[in-house]
Amino acid sequence: MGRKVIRSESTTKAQILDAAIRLFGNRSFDAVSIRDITSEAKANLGAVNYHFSSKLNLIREVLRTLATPINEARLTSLNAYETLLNGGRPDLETLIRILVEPFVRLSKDRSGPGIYYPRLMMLARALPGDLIGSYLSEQHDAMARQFVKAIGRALPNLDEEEIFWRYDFTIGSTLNIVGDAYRSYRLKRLSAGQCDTDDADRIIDELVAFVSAGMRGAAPARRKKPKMARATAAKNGERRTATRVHAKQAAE
Amino acid sequence: MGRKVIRSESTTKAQILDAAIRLFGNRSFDAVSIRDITSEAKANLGAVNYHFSSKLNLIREVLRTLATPINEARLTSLNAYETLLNGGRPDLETLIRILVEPFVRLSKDRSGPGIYYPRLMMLARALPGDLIGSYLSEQHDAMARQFVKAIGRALPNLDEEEIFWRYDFTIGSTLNIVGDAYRSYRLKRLSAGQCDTDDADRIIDELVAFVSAGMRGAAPARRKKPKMARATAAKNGERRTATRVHAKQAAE
DNA sequence: GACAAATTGATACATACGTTTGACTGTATC
DNA sequence: GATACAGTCAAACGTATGTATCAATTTGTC
Repeated sequence: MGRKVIRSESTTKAQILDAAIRLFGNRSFDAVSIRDITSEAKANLGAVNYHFSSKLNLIREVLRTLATPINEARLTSLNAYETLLNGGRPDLETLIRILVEPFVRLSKDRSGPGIYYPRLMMLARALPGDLIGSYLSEQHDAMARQFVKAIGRALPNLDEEEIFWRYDFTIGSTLNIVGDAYRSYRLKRLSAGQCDTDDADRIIDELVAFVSAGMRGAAPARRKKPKMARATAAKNGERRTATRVHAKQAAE
Repeated sequence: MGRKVIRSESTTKAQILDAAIRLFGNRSFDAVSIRDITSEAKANLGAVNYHFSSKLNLIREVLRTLATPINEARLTSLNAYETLLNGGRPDLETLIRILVEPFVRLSKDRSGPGIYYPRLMMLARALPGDLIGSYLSEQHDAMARQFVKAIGRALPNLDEEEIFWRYDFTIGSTLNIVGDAYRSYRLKRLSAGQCDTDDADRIIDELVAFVSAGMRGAAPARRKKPKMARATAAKNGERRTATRVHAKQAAE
């Protein structure tokens, strides 16, 4: 390793990643073959395995490529806001906006690869096995916990568990609305065109209004838990040898 | 067709459907082969194509089998509540509970096939192409519109568009939390065990509190839409010949 | 019990897949 | 200009897939 190798970071690798994002985002992981990708990227069939070692690894790289900037944007904004506050109580609407805006905006920007992120995210969530990888989970969890803490400071009357529930609801709402447009237009159809699901600003405003109000709602009365006997758990003895995306749930 | 054929509705067909629900729910559509299904169902390989004509059709049948009772339960409850009201203004919390409860409860009932529904639903949403089929979309849309109408009666100050947005957020929150548990336990991990995502009653209570409060929130201020020029739309010339689940987006 | 239809069963087919291999090419380093 | 090596390329391997075929068997009807 005499000197740092430049060699333009092997443009083939970048082209493959680009093509993979585009194709995976338009179809799904299983529906896109390595041949599709290398053909779209004008690369050789072997290139994927050479640069990424396997398809599963390519998928992880794709997810990482898209998820990291969003989470970083969220954290950067949150940190900036908190230093600005200088210990004061944060404004809930502002927090929600910071949480929600990067995702929505990136996913509506047709000039970048962000449009593909919602579907990939939904796929990664829907498919079994640890597709995302622990690194991304930890990255997201750290970000999430910081937001939960901040929201807790904005709503001192809610205990932390409550906020965790509502954080999850927030992510669910966001993912659902953002994954809707650009192809399916479920909500637009349902509402007979009333809801313009392409308008990023509108989506953000609606999300902020709904989620903030939801967060401020009174916590539900807690019931006693009857805590019934645990049902016999696992009864799934399924194996998979194929090289499908899902095969690896090993120890779950 | 001289007389009605009984023949116990060909138990093989039912066994295949059962096995398919279980296997698809534990893995995903592409990761489960017809051979996996017929083997699990103790049926012959040809049986799937005989009874369901194709794998894609089997998938649609699976989704229909699980979705229909939930939507019907929702509508039955809603109708019962509305006749009970006899024209009076409905209670928002009650409406949300009616909307949310059947799904949550079914998906937590380990004795039935409902546990598999969330993942299948998420998969069907994440995958491209009209996987669900127009019949199911229409069934769901009719149900949704009736709820939107009812919620509009409970919140006369919100216009319908607003309610449509928030209905979508509600579904997103529900789907996200219900698809979480039974395997991944994302929220339980994130909250360090604070949130018990197996407790159906708790989930329902949290959802009702959050969503009701969100629904009651003030509508966001509407901005002027700059309405910029439409970006050149389609640039996707991708074909698929394989028999993967997704292949058919024909005219999009 | 005979007939026809419905269902099951074993096998074959064609193909698409992820990955591997090994030769080849360009380029940086000395 | 020789050496080393990162990258590219074409071809092949082994396997898993959905579906089709057609004979065997079961079932319902008369």
